[in-house]
Amino acid sequence: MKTPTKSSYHHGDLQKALVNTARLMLEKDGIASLKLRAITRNAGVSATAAAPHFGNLTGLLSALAAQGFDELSEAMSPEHAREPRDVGLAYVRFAIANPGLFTLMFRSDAIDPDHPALATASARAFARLAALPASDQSGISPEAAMASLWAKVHGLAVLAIDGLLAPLIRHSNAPLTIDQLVEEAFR
Amino acid sequence: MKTPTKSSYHHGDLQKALVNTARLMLEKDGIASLKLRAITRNAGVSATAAAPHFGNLTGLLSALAAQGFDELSEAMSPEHAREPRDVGLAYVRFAIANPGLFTLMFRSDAIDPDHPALATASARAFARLAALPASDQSGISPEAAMASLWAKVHGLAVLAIDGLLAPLIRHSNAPLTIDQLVEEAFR
DNA sequence: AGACGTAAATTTACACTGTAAAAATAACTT
DNA sequence: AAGTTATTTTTACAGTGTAAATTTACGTCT
Repeated sequence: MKTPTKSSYHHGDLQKALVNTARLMLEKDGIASLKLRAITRNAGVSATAAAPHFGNLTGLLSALAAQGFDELSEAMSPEHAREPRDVGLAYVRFAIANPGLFTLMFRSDAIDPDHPALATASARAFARLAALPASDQSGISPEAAMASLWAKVHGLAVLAIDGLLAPLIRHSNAPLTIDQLVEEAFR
Repeated sequence: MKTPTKSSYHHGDLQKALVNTARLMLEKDGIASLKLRAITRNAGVSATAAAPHFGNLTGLLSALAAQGFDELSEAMSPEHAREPRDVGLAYVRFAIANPGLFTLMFRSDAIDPDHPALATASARAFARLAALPASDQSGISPEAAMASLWAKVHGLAVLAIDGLLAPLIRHSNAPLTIDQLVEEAFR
């Protein structure tokens, strides 16, 4: 048995070390820089050192994406986000604060949605969204209201990351922020 | 000078042939299958035959993305989409009908946003969105109204492509379609 | 304590990838 | 018809992911 608090691998805790270096590379140089050889090189280990832990590159990136969903769930948790509005704000703010990671979390050709840790982590995050009380203004179903909210918030996140919202905000006569756009979705 | 209507290359019209095969591969096997060597192989030419036309793989994919934006503009044009609602429907329907292409159009690490053809094509499509009359229900600025609409429609498109909307629609008691979700955004 | 079994990491090897440079081919122009 | 240019191929090289065999170090057990 290995002590859970302390490291017990040859390297220290290569599992976490690889995910951490991958994350640093991700936010620094973008998703395209996430090559397995580059990650292991930056972590100071051989090219195939990740295989016993993650299988292949997809496994490593899935673990990183799972960590992203965990942090997103945390940011959207009832402690940090009381009102529905706060959940939306947390969603978009997380995306803008971690553009590379957020993008990776939805890049289904780079990760494996069936990866155990990722599947449970994403399910938990989505469940938090589904728990949003449907502000049934019109006579639409709760599912429709929830899908609409999610779509709007997700769209704002994605467009903001791609830099496509900035020109609109800039050319607006009235002062405009992304937070305002999010709040508007919850009215 | 080469005649514009007829082909005048060695191969026929390699430029278009390469984009066409790339598009077929894209919708058949996904973005991950868009390797330069595989594309040229499927087109029946040597591995480096694309270089004189597109420079590198990014150039080829940018040309393909530009074609996508052209078709999207066409689908959203005043002839095909009269009311604002129709523009949103055209947007989402195009995305769902061409999931690979639509995804590529917004994958900024695989294409070059400054690529001439792509830049003009995307600008034209976005201009069509910007021309949407702001249905100023509340006292929000036209830019805010436009950004909100775009975000919601784009979010629906992206989530639908990723298969994340299907479970919601399935578990809805009241019958629910993506079209309905789009229409709801325009009210 | 010392030997064993096992997990972790490295070395080696191979089939791919993108693309630069040089050579060859076909087309157009004059 | 000859020469110039544009298009395509051949060749070459650095880099990628990962499977297989080997080495290394750890934990365990008598």
